[in-house]
Amino acid sequence: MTSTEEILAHLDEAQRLAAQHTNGPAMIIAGAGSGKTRVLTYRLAYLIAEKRADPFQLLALTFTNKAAREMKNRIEALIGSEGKNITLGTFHSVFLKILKVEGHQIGYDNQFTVYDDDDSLSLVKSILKERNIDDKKYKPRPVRNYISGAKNKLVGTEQYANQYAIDDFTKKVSEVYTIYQNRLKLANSMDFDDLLCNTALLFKDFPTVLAKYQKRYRFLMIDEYQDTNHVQYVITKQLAEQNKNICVVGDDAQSIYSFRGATIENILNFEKDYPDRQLYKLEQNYRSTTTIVGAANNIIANNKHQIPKELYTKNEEGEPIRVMMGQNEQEEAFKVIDTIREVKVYHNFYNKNIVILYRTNAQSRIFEDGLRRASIPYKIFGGLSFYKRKEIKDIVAYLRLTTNPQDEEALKRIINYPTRGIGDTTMAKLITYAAQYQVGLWQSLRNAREILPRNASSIHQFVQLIQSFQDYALKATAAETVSYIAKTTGILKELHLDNSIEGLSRYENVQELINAAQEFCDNPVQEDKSLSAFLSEIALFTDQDQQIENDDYISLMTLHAAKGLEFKVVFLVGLEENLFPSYFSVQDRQGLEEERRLFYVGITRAEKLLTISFAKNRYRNGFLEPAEPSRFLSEINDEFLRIPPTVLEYLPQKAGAVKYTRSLSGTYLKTQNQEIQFIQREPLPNKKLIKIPKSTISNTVENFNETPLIEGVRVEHHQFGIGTILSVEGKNPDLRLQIDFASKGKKTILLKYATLRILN
DNA sequence: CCTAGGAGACTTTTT
DNA sequence: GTCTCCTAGG
Repeated sequence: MTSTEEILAHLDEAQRLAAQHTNGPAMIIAGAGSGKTRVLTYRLAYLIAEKRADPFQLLALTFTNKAAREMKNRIEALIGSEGKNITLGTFHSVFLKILKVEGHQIGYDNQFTVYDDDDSLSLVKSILKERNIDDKKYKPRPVRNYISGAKNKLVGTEQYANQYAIDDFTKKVSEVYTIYQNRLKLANSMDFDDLLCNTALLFKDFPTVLAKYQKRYRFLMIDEYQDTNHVQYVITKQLAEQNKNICVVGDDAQSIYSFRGATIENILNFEKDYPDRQLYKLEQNYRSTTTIVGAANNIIANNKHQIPKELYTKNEEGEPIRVMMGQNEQEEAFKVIDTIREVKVYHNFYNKNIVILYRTNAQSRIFEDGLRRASIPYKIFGGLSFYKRKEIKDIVAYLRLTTNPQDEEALKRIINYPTRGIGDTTMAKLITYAAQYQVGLWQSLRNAREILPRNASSIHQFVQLIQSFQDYALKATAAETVSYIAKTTGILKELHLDNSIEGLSRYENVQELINAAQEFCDNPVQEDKSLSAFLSEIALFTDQDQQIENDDYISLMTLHAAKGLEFKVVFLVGLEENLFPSYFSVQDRQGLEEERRLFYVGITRAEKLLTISFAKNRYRNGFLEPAEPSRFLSEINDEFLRIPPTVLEYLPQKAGAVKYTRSLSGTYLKTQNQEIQFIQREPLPNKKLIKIPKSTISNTVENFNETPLIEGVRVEHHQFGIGTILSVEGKNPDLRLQIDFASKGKKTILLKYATLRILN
């Protein structure tokens, strides 16, 4: 056990004051890179070391699993195994556990399952279909988002019908919302929003339950408070009511989740709820250079809606922020990758020190292709997560149905997988029956003999199969059950027989799921090793949970995914109007301010080097469109920027920035004292030796700057093979090439959709 | 019941 | 261009 002095020795003055706060409400405004997580963990350690609290009385809520895991590791490193007794997790996971215990109070069987996003969307779709609602006019996604928005504001179905159903759209939403909630209840399931709403309702309607948790959790700590939504606010207020020991930590400048219902008002209004709250500000940045911190301050100063503070640092000045421009997105990517090589040579950075950040996931592909061509290892964060893969969802659906046969989305997913002759027609009859007699789908399966005398045997077999799984699960651990189900259903075998690369990877994924269950069961902390407990554990896993491994690769991720991370070298790409700031956000001040905070988050990820890039033209929805440099560029003071002359022509207002030029063999840099440095460029690998997998080529014309597309040039097309250009017609967006392919003959190809490699 | 092929959407961010 | 959903035909 670490002593109090040792704990506090690692903190600066402002951090120490915050960490030593014990009783009463407190708000810690922690600027980017100011050691927020450190203060949080040290405060928890301090409370324990000073015997102010028993670890069991501490509840720390985070926004992501990753943040929770990190805090858990740090606290255990600090105070040892006692740290395990702190309740530390995401809002969703902590309240899921509480609902598993208390759910019966509000009418849920404790074997309830959790609908993920796909399930909830699929449920909305089936409701629209059943009610004959035109899904062109009332698209499932917006309808679902409206429902989710209502839930996040704790607006129930009745209140929604009375107060919010004011036009055609909201009236339909109201209709679907009511059915949606009924169906969730009937399926003994909760969606993500319910995990929070039902907790709030539980606490509101059952004061004794609330009192129990108020008594248990005497100290409350909430991370990323700026990202909490209304329900989360209500729950924390309920829990803190008795002891008022609520400590929230956040940075209003980094609030980037309002689209999901997060409201910055929670942080701005904290003092209204707790007038005697202590305010601590952490303003010293330990992460970035003076240049980067300065630019970040420039940016955020343009926002009106914020708590006054000024980030400062005692770090070195560092290099100016580099601004780069590409003629189009391909060239932008090319230049970024070129600069990556240069940076690695000149500054001795590893790949793992480098991140490419973009606004939308769609922007990742072009960098992915470029990095692959350049043979630089990379990893994309935020793609299809493990638990969203088809083969995993299939197995998980069996697991869910086994613990909760009422789970209709799980049932629909696998009733005919593997194929057992129960098709759409059969299902339609079963659904009609279920609706007619107000029973669940599972009950109608059990009554199959009276509904479909001819088809009953296959349905009966399915029911028996699931029942056999239930019997098995009663006596076995989660790991054994997962393995048993994967084998008995034949899914494992089917994937094993598939010899394609994808088949192999699917097989491995299922094996990985079995491993995950084994790990879950082997964890000594885990007392409940049942299938149901395992399902609760994995229900809230997301792609954000990918561990950053020790391998040396470049990271690619969205700006949102980058929150809380730091990298020595950051590339912020696609700085164009209508892309960043996003087209959807520039309409109103609030939206724009959130985009600006996103930019602020991006800038403050960088420790040493920051590069910002944009393209003059970009493909949008299949069309090449001219792009305008982002307004955010002009919000950074010139003194922090270094811009090449060619780019300056496009940014005349940035004439005060440092200029730099490039030559073919390297880059000339003007340093602060006006010396010229020459940086030798790393020799480029021979591109022709790099094999590009067919499926991964996108519409890229390699070397397009060096070799013009003219008659006689030899090119390679990913489908048609090698050919020679016969003629070129039309102008850029609609440039047409007539090509004579060796194997397929003459073809006319639209360049913007083509995938060509110039062969020379 | 399954598959190939066409139509249409797609691009803001996710616990 | 790519992905997903839907349809028609096997």
